Amino acid sequence: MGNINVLDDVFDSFVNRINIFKDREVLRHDYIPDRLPHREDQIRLLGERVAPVLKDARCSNIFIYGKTGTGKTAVTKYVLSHLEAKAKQYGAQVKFCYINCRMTGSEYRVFASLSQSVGISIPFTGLSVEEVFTRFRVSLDTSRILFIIVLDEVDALIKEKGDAFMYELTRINETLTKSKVSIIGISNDLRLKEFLDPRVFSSLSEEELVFRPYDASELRNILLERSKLSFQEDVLTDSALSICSALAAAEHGDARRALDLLRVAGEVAERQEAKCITEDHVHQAEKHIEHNRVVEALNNLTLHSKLVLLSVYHLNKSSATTGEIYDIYNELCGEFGAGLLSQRRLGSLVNELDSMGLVNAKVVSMGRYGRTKKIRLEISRSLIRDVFGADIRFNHIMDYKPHTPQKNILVRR
DNA sequence: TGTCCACTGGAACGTACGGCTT
DNA sequence: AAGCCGTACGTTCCAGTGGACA
Repeated sequence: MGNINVLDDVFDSFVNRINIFKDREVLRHDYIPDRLPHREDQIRLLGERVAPVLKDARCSNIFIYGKTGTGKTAVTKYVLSHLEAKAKQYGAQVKFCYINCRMTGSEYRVFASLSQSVGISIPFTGLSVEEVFTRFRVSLDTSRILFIIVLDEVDALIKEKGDAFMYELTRINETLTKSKVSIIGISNDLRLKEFLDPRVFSSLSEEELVFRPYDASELRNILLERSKLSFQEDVLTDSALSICSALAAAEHGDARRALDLLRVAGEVAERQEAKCITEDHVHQAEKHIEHNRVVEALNNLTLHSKLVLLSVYHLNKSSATTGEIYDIYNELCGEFGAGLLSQRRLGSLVNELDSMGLVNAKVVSMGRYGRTKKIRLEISRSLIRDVFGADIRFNHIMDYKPHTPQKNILVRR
């Protein structure tokens, strides 16, 4: 009974609430607006570079550099979808395929998605990479098109798996007779050159495009433009807008971050039934985003990563060494009834936790006393208690008192 | 100045799994 | 059914190392 009443209130107040949003989709970062402010040059340049395909000529391979949230992906998708539309108008057989290499994860899967976009389905495992590549090539050639391959975040894949697949791709035109391929590589890392075979690099960078980070006033314009589409009129205060732009500008001009902040600030305001979005809502949004990020990261950890993190938690020192952590981890595994991993493996898990920002791990040398990682928690202990405490499986090791005698290596005379 | 600690982190390899081709 | 494939996750092995100490 009581529950129903409460729920009734929730729904009623949601429906009767003053609307902050007109269309919140506009603030999602995969939304591509009709206008991309401050990227007119890049749009024009990229447009000029790909235009030859309208006259049935292969366009140059292009390499695009820029940090996250500088509009690389948006501009590329924007230009290419307009190109496709234009090609239809002129009767040119143009098609593009967008692949995010970091999401896709491996060269096998990159070739698999390429195959998919030329109309053949590839099982998610079972075939050799060569086989997938061959099928893609054959199917592509028979479809008689100008094919533009966009490899977003290609640096992630190259750093992890090397550039052999890129080499194959850059040479694919030599074996095609009826279709032609151009490649647009997008990289967040400006030093990608160092990871690439010079031959691959030179054929990939027939043309280069660099996206500079947005500054605060540019971000402000971007947000202003989007906010007109996403929010009801007079909802967004000037100060909220400014603080969003300033915060994102401080983080290397990341427009994605700015849009996230604005969206979440809107949601916070909405929940508080405020009439407008204030500076304070933005600050709350900032905390909210970070909190969610961490909670999600914690929940998605594997069992052993959780146990490693709990070991750091239980050791409760300003900085622990790998060996100390491993001892506690050993105990926790026993307590939990889990088989334990090697110390080598634990080292890798710690590095993963470090790159997620959950712990801080720094390699230090203690001279005579060896060389190890100093590890400390980067998130609050109470948050760990909250998240892991909610999991029944962890209940009994949350208040576990480690009994490993502390190896007090600092005792000396 | 050299020694030597407590690791680090690269590399090769193992295993389980789901799934392909023939 | 046999034999191969990619992926995820792990192990084993081991050369390499920054710097306090003797």
